[in-house]
Amino acid sequence: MFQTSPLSPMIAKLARRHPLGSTEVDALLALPHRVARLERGSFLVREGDRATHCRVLLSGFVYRHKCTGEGARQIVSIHLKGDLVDLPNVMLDVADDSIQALTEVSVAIVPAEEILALALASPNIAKAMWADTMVDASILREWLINVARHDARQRIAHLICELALRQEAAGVCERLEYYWPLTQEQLGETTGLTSVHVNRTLQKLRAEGLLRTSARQLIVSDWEGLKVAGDFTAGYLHLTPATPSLARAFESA
Amino acid sequence: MFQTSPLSPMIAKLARRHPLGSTEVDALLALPHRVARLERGSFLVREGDRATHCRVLLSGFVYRHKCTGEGARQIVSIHLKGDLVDLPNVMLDVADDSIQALTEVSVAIVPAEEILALALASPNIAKAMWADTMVDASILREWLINVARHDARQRIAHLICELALRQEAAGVCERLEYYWPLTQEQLGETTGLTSVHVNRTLQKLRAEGLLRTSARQLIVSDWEGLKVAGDFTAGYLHLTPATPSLARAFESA
DNA sequence: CGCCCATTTGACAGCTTTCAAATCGCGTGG
DNA sequence: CCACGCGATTTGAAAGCTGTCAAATGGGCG
Repeated sequence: MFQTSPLSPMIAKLARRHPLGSTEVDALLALPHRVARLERGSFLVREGDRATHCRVLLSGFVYRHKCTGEGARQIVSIHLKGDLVDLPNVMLDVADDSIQALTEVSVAIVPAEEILALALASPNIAKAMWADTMVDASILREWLINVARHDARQRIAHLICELALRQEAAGVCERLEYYWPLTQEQLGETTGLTSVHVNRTLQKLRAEGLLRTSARQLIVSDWEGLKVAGDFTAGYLHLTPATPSLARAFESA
Repeated sequence: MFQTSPLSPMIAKLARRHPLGSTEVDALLALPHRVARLERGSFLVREGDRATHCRVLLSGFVYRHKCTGEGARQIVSIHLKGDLVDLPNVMLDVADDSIQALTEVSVAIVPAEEILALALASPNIAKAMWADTMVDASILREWLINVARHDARQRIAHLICELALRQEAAGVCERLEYYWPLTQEQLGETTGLTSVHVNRTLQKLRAEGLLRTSARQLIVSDWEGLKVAGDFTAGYLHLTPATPSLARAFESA
């Protein structure tokens, strides 16, 4: 039953942040929601929208972005399976930035009041969700450093390492061979570079034998080398082994 | 009584995020804490520390920072009066980055369990604190854009506008003339620039008549001009008029 | 087969960094 | 009251990474 709800990826993710009891898992499973499918490029949220709903990402990728006054676009986060995409908006009532589908996605849409009431009523759920938003903040700080202090090669290698581990943790794929959701243009919008420069830098990384790309698939040929190239250390992701706490969730369920 | 506790700045700040009732204000006032004074440069937290305490900033400035593998330092946030400086660390058990005093500061030190228990037990306090951490995340996203998409002049002007409004909101000073806590070196570490380039850029801003500096004091000569120069829009700060919700807090107290 | 979007390439300009070295400001001690 | 010392600010010249602007090439889908 836990396995079959569309919300299970979210519950699994939360349980990894803080152990949840059976009543809490049941309460999460009981959240009213409807599932929707959106095609690549669709807006889930536009900057300034009031947060009336919270979307749980069930499959695919979405990204948050914001534009400067001159129209330059910056991607500020990438979300994958299980993420409570607009929880931050719910906490602030309005959206600071737009959220758009990077690939075809399916989402569960939950009314904001429902998720907010549940989050505030149960200390364990609050802790799990809150911690989850704090991990997102930690990732954001790392992105800031990446953009501010790394050169193009480091920035790109760093992001590739991060997405490898996050996709692995979300149970979407293997670490060394995974679906790469970004065009080179979008990779530039994420790392603060031009698509032209992204292209040249990717060529270098390929020439160095660190990775290969085919279609939207990315293959890491040399994980250790890529980590070094990206000055990457995984601590900021606060990854927790999937099994133990999940087991706990099942135990108590 | 509300006014006289060292924790009042924090309570005022939280009440601006979400209305608090008298029992909640009392619970916050009852938090066990001791006040400490730290001199400029002291470490409040070091990367990797376990979060056993949460510090409430009572006066002065602190900043979070992290270093790359090559030793380049990046400041990822600046905190001022009333901020629950290491709430994010408490939520994740360990600190991702170091926190250091930018000026002489005084802080109230609260045991982590105490503040966590209170935050999770009271829905209104949870909402207020959670929203507050989400505003910090919003600021972080704006900093990312600032560093990734703005040139040196825009980055610096943007930060100056932000600190003006945040200090005004914290009730520390006037918007157009305020204490500037950063050296040019640190301003560079915040905006992803070299101190040399920061210096040259500040000279340009001064020559344009947008601002003046004397000692650690910053005077904005042309607020509108500075906003334009910094491509600055205040929305992301989620500032709320101080009076209404504070009044509410007093009413119910 | 053709269209459209994404990737690739080239040459050149420009913002920022680098590396010193000089100057300034200010608190301290004589 | 003035000299000293140290950190912060300022200045110069040269190198480098990244951006800009087109234009060509490639690949997938109808």
